[in-house]
Amino acid sequence: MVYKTKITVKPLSLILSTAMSKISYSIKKKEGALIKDPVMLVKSYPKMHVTVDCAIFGFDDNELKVLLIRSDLEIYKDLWSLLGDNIADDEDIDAAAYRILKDRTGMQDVYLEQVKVFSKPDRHPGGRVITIAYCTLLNTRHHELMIHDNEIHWHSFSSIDEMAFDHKEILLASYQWLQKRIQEHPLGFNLLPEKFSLRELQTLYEAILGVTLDRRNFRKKFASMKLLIDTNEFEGDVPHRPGKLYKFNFEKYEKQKNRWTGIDF
Amino acid sequence: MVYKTKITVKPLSLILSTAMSKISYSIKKKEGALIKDPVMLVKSYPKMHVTVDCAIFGFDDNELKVLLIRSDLEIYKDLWSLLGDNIADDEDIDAAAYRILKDRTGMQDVYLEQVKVFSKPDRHPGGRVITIAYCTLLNTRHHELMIHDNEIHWHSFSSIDEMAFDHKEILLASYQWLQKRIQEHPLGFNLLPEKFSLRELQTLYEAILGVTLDRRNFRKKFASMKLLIDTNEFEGDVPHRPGKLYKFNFEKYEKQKNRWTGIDF
DNA sequence: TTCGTATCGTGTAAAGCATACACCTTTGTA
DNA sequence: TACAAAGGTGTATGCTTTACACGATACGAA
Repeated sequence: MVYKTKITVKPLSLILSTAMSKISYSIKKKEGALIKDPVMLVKSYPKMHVTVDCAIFGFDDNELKVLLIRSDLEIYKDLWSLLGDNIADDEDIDAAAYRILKDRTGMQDVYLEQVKVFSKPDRHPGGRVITIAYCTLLNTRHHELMIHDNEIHWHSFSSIDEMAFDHKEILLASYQWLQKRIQEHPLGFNLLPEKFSLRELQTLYEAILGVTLDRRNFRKKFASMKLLIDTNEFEGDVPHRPGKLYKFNFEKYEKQKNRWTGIDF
Repeated sequence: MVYKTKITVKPLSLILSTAMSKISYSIKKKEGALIKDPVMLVKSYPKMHVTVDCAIFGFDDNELKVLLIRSDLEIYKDLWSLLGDNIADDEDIDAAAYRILKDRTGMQDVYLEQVKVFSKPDRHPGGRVITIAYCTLLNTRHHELMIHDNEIHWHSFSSIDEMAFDHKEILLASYQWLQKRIQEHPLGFNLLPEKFSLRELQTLYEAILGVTLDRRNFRKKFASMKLLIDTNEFEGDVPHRPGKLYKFNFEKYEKQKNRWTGIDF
């Protein structure tokens, strides 16, 4: 079938730059003079609050899921939010995202990538806070949720309605990012158990891309990639003929990913 | 020829999350209690310096160019850096990027998109500063450089060696981002004059993608898109047979970009 | 004026890839 | 034992991509 991700690109838009004068380099006095003390320079810069928010996707029960917690702000009472936190003074932002994941799910070796910065001045009711959105994919079975005081839960992605802050917008951007990335790289395997049937794999792609795919062509495509290892084991617990279980050949993919050109459904 | 962008994806890597305890929400006292004052909560968060850096690409003389200024820090004497600035307290970050562009090049209606956040704690010698990288594309002929006290210059991309801060890394990330985006969307037209020959267009794609393309197939591909308007004018000032000049049909593209599936070289 | 050089402009055949499509097999359950 | 549910497989068709060459046009130099 004809299908490709449709990514909306920012138009060549007339975003009005707020009328304001230059605010930086005020420490610099003379034309052409070099600044000797970078620390003084940086101290003259304004500071702002920065957080990380993670859209944590899982796949279970043939559905795309997202891990959310209840907001602990009274004005967002009964609304859900992404998992987020501040960034420590000497912490790389990727490291902050990994830390959040580890604290909340116990998982360490996880797919994680930056999506986008969200910076509307009024996005947080407590003042100006910019946030860096991350997308992560994990197998819902392979971790233990760390239940803190906020209820942490897997939510069916399609059932999510209103959210706290601008987190609905962040979640949608992360989902579009995921739709695109899963066709560029074989990320889906991060959402599945180590051994999976081809039906599970296809259901995953169908759920994320929102399409239905022809079973024979889907199998042909993955067969031609030669990145699946046949385990010679079979599914159990299914009320029908069990399918074969496969593993993804991560090592082989790592070796040849320079030549990788994407999966095109 | 067989060619597709090769994007390096972040490996499922073992980035060690810095061992540290949770730092936020320290204002929250009781289990399950809701926070009434978001302003107090946000005030308890740490703050950091945030800047924007723009990788401004142009195309001239059959070459990809980048707009750079001399660093005004003594420790980076004689090194070049991207155009950047702080973000004002109530300024959206996209708006800050547009402002920088307008201040330095006088251009307002320009292609601009976020690339990535760079956040290594030691990336700035003056202290912890995170920066949000933007990529912009503009026609080198259509703007007036605002010469401030730093020399601002177009540099041939391929000739750039060392740069101030981590700007080389940012520039490379922006270039890879550009290589990928130019195959997903017809961005190249932002780098060309309004009217251009097919050879100029092909040279642009070849320069950005770093490949050579078959001329007949290239023309066939663009002809089949039906997004070029034949102006019935011809190049002048060329020491050979002049080619026809075309315009890009932006309106038609806007209408059908939902169905756009990319250009594949 | 002529020749050399650089680019313009064009078409086709072959290979490869994506698509559409159906039947028998295997397992579990009633 | 028969039914329900999914497993597993191949082929023909059309579309897309690729590889490839030659005459025409304009300019500049001799």
